[in-house]
Amino acid sequence: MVSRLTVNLQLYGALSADEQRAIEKLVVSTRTASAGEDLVLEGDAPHHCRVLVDGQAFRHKTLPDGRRQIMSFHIPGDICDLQGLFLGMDHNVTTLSAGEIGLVPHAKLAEAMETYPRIARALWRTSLAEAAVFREWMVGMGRRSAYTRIAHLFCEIIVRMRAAGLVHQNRCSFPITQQHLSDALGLSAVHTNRTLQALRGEGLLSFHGGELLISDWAGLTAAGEFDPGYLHLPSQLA
Amino acid sequence: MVSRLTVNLQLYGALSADEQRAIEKLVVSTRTASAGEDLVLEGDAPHHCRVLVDGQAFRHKTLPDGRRQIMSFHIPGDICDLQGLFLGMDHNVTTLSAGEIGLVPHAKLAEAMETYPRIARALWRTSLAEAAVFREWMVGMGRRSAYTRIAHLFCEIIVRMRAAGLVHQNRCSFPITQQHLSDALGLSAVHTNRTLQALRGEGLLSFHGGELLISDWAGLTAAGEFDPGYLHLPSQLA
DNA sequence: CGTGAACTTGAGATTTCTCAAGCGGGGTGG
DNA sequence: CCACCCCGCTTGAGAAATCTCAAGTTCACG
Repeated sequence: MVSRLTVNLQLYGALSADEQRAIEKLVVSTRTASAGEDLVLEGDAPHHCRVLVDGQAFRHKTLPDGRRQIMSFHIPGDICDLQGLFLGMDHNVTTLSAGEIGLVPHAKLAEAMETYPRIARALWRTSLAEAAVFREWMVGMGRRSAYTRIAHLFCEIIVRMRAAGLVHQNRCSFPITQQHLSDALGLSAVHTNRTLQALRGEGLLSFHGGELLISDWAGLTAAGEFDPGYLHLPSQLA
Repeated sequence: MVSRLTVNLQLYGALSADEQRAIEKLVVSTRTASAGEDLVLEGDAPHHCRVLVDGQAFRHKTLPDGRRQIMSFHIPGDICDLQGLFLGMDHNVTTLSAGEIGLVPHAKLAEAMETYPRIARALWRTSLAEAAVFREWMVGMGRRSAYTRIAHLFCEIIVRMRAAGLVHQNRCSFPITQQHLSDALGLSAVHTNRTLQALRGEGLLSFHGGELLISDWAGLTAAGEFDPGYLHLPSQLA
């Protein structure tokens, strides 16, 4: 049985059986986390990485006046603080749902990377792919309307969730509130709400109680000006 | 004599004399580039990395309707397409000024990383630090006012330029137009212009003909809510 | 001296925000 | 089992930030 972490890393290049086994041995322990639990805080300098074995999480910063910006959402199989391997944490990581967190000691990770350079490469690749997503979000926040931005984010979520095998019949569980959505997109909750109604009104999607359902994929990608290239997924998944 | 590239990589951890020598040998050739020249285009899958030996550049994407988002500015010593080592390019890189571009074949880079793991680590670190800057820009575009955002960007530029030894008397050359500034910050050129006037009016800075002069650093960092932690520079430089 | 790019200004339009209040459903204590 | 409560969602309405269009200015350069 292959863990989600291995599957995730293989999105960025095939790994040998040995390498896969090495990855499976990285997680030395797991623990459950409740929804809304802070996994890592700004300023931390952790000694291990956290893998989302199950559940979702997000990364965010808070401004002095309490306004929040969410930088990314994480899904099962993601390492949510790989940055901590080389740099201190400059943002927080919080769970969206209850889930299971795997711990990978930095020492073990370093050892695996040394023994299997392709593991290092796969990890580096994930961090580059992540940076590509950051850039795409910048495009959205800088240059796209609220309507397009929301549609784009839902497209991204569905594609990533599908690549992780978590979409069934154009439906997936994504337990975020409209407030999370707003904080990720740089919008007010009120405006997000109204724009979401427009998207629903167009018959493109529905989004209730943390369940996302895409009813018109072609329409949604058009509304979101969505081109999945920036996700750098294998072509059959994009 | 140590190149800017080496100096830049050493910002993220000291390197031995051997390692420094290896880095110096990476650049197999250099060429001059004119201002506004495209170095890399979206869709490219380059076989070498480009080092800015001299001159500045920026990374950007253009939307179907022609609107542009700038994702980052690069200064001498930066590798501007390190992503190309592992993933295709999903954005363009264009020079801001005439300058000199060093070419580093991916094969040589891979060899150096294999021989000197700390070189690989330093490079990875630069890409993580770069991602941290992306995140900070997201905070700005999502949650900060035009005024704060512009001030913040100028703070960032000065700190990075200072770390590269390119600031003298609170003054540095940064050959961008107000249009570049707008495209980096997600603002219209008109609004950028008026907001810049406010910043000038406060006596915080002046910015003319590609010359940036900070006249009130304390005031500017306050206006920009600037905290340099996210740049992950050695403490004496931040 | 002409030209073009960058910068500046004015004014009205639009998007998005803020404040404020009401609604609804699921969970909990009585 | 029911009432209450809280959180998330929704609505209304006025305010603020920012955008667009359009024209004018400045200055470096040929």
